[in-house]
Amino acid sequence: MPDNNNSTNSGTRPVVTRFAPSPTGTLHIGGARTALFNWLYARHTGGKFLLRIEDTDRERSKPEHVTAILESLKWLELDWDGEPLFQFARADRHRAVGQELLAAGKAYRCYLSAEELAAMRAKAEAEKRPLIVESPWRDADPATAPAGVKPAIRLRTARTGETVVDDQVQGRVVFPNKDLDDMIILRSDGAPTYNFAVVVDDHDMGVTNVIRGVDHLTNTARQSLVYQAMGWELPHFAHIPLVHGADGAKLSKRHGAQGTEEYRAMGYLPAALRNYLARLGWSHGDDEIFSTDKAIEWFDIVNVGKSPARFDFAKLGDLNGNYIRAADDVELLRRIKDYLPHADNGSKDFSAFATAGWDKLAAALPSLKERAKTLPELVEGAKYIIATRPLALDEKAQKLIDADAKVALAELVKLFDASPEWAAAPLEAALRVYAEEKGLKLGKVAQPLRAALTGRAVSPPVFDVMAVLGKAEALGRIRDQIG
RNA sequence: GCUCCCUUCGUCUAUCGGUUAGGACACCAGAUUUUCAAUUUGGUAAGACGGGUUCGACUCCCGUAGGGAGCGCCA
Repeated sequence: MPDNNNSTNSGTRPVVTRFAPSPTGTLHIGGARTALFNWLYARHTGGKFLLRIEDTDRERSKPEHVTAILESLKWLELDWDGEPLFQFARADRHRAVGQELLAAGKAYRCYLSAEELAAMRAKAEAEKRPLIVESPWRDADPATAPAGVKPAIRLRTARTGETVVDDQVQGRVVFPNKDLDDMIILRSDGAPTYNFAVVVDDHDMGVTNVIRGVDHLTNTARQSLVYQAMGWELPHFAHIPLVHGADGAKLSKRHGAQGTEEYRAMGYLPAALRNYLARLGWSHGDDEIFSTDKAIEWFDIVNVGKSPARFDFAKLGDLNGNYIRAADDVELLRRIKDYLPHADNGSKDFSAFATAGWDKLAAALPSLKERAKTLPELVEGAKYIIATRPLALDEKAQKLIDADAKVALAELVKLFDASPEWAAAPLEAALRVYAEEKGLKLGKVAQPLRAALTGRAVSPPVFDVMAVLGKAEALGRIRDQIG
């Protein structure tokens, strides 16, 4: 039986998970899900969720990416424990462990040149087989080492037998040792390699549960060998399936949004995105919409599946709509203000709403949020607030205001003006009376009114619109159309 | 090419040998309605294929097909 029941960490150590992004780009949405799973598991078990920045690639690692990744995690409200650890800063420790392995005879100096390796790689490729480096230096006399050549340090691992990865998601995965060559742990310039640094760091950080994408599964086999060589206790491994695009291929640029910050700019709520991401590869019965507290309560590795999931914007949109509708108005307004600066042309809208008065937008929210799946849709629906007189009517709105409509609007202005109270209910009552007297269907009068008030044929309920706009502005807009 | 992994409605998933195979999104139709939504009622829709094992297989095993991941002195 695969070690699948061990999800709550049988040992006495409290759970420590970590998310270890490489700052060579922003936070990938798949990475966000990995972070979420680690976070959920840590919070579920009452353990710790640590952050490690894997910046050992000095060429591609950029401080602005570190900032962006942290910013995205904060936006997603995935709080980590303690300070983020920067891997590059620990190079001395990595070298020390490498030297320890060397001294113990568990690693050796390999003088294979880049050219020799390239030749081996080319040969392997030509023969259509994977590259397995059999270093001649594994058992060579150190005295024969070429002078002036800086060696790389390779781990001396068994050539026979097998290495088993007991994975909480993937089950028991067996790798024949003959397929695992002696991995380099320290480069010729002394810099640690990824697979080595990760193990040293995970061990030193006390990580008990490594939850990462399946693309790391073969790395885990190699990393296990480092744990073995050092005599360190292995963490529990859980390799979660990857997130694919709508076409089933790995999420890439052609699928559109990859970066978490793009989802922010598209107007998704962090809580909705978290809910959506949680359901990709993990489930709790038939539960679809649940609070983060519930996710924490329910989350467990045993309920993570093995097959990859396709990203579905329609479902994310539906979920987001649910969160918008359920959102508290004050909170929602805060979200809109937070979102606007991240959107295209958002700054312009931001100042326009500020000029019109945020209270107007706040007042419009109840009628607006019923009809928006995303923040930009909501903002679009609120555009009538920041429209300036005389309104520019779109084509459909223009058609609605014909000769008959103008007559009706003129009469309505008088009625509305006479309304004892400027609120949705009395205004609606006034219009209903008018329509009945004239024998007109409600839509016949309401639509031209909508066109005059918002410049469009589609909007929130007209009486809500009038209430939000206020008497002077609303009547002014109607008068503008009477001509 | 080699190694490993995956395969239930279009999509995300439930099922852990015995169900009319359930839910959600999407889609279609009806109701509601001042527009659009929302809401609500109902509907279409799935165990890749072929062999076993078993009284019984979506569930277990093998094979085939399709898909994915990995194969660096990158992470």
